[in-house]
Amino acid sequence: MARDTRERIVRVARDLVHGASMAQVSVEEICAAAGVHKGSLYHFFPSKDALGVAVLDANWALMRALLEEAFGDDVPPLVRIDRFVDGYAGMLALMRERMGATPGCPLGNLAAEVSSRDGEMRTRIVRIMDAWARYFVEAVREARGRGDVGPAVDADEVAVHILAHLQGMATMARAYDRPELAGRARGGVRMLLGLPA
Amino acid sequence: MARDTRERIVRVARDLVHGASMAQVSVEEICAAAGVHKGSLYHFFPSKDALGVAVLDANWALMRALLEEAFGDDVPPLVRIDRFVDGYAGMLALMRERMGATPGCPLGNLAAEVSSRDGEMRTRIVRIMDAWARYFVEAVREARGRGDVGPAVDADEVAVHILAHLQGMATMARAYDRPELAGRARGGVRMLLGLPA
DNA sequence: GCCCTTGTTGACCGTCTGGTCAAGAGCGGC
DNA sequence: GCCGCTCTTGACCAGACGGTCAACAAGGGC
Repeated sequence: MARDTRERIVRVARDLVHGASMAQVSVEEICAAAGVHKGSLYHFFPSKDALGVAVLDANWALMRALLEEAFGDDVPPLVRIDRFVDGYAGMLALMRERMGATPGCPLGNLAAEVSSRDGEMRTRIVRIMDAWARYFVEAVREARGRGDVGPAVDADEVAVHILAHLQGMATMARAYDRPELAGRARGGVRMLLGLPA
Repeated sequence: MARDTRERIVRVARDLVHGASMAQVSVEEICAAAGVHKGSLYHFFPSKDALGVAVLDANWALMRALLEEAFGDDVPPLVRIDRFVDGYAGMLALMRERMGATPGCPLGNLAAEVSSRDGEMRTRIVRIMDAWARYFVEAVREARGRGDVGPAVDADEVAVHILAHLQGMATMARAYDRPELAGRARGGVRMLLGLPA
């Protein structure tokens, strides 16, 4: 029951936080949902912030799983990007059904909420964003090498734009409570790559 | 001293909230910064949420001022959009100097924070986003009429993409604490319009 | 069978929070 | 000079919150 408890806490916390925010979800709420007492949570985590870091890591693990799934096979680079956008939008739609509201980007939400306070969280988020962008950088570079995108495309620059675009669309999806908005990011990403919609 | 107090409270609250979030800023903090006692604040606002609505409106007023300034004159539509992006990025940079940290989009932040809870705030945010997008829709339509952008450009669709892009870049700027990222949105917006960077 | 480590319990605490309220200023109209 | 309205004061409250703690399982190693 040891590691199982810890993982259950993080998983439950991740879901609750993704549906709302770190501040809106209380420690007791998380404990109740995980079927655990508060002291038990504090046995594994020294503070709520530390749990927040674990939640962030869990979100990154989830995102990385989506990325690996989309970028794994040997399909053309632009198809990989499209597949990821679809997976990303699919995740939002799934969460919407599970929780009754469109949640927004799990990483972007935390970034927006927490990056005003300093601390470990912020530097960690920056590193995560960098790692996330790297997937796009490599795909775009490869696409340029194949002539799928114009030779003037700056992979590093475009990667940041794609990332921002995804997060922005997720924020809009959350505000409008319309998860399909995230799916429309596909067209935006193509435009950012200099391709016709 | 009547209306002056109310306005001072809202202005101070807007600044503090823009620098952090609604949840992170306490009512007492706002009162102290405004030089006002709590009872006085609650004389004007029935609840913190109501103050939050006023803050949202103040943010929209600020954004609308930026929009009017950029979209006012008789310059070509694409120049108007560029000017707005510059003004938007300039605002972030200015706030960064005033508060020591890059704040993110004042509207997008609130949207991300509050839209999980329902209530008046959410519907109001949606209306604001719509009104904001309308500026872009009209400019893009005009640009298409003049042949500045391709005839296949869907103004409504592109407007949403532009909006999302701005918010996403602002979120990234906040996370990285690098306000100049918002300025780079200019290139992204051009790409979204199907133009060379 | 004992011990020691890891995990669990549930009562407890201080603090901060949003919010209230009765009493009092200040001030314009009459 | 009095009234009545708007605004201000500052003490106050109940509840929620993050966090603590001493005591108590559980179970594997020796």
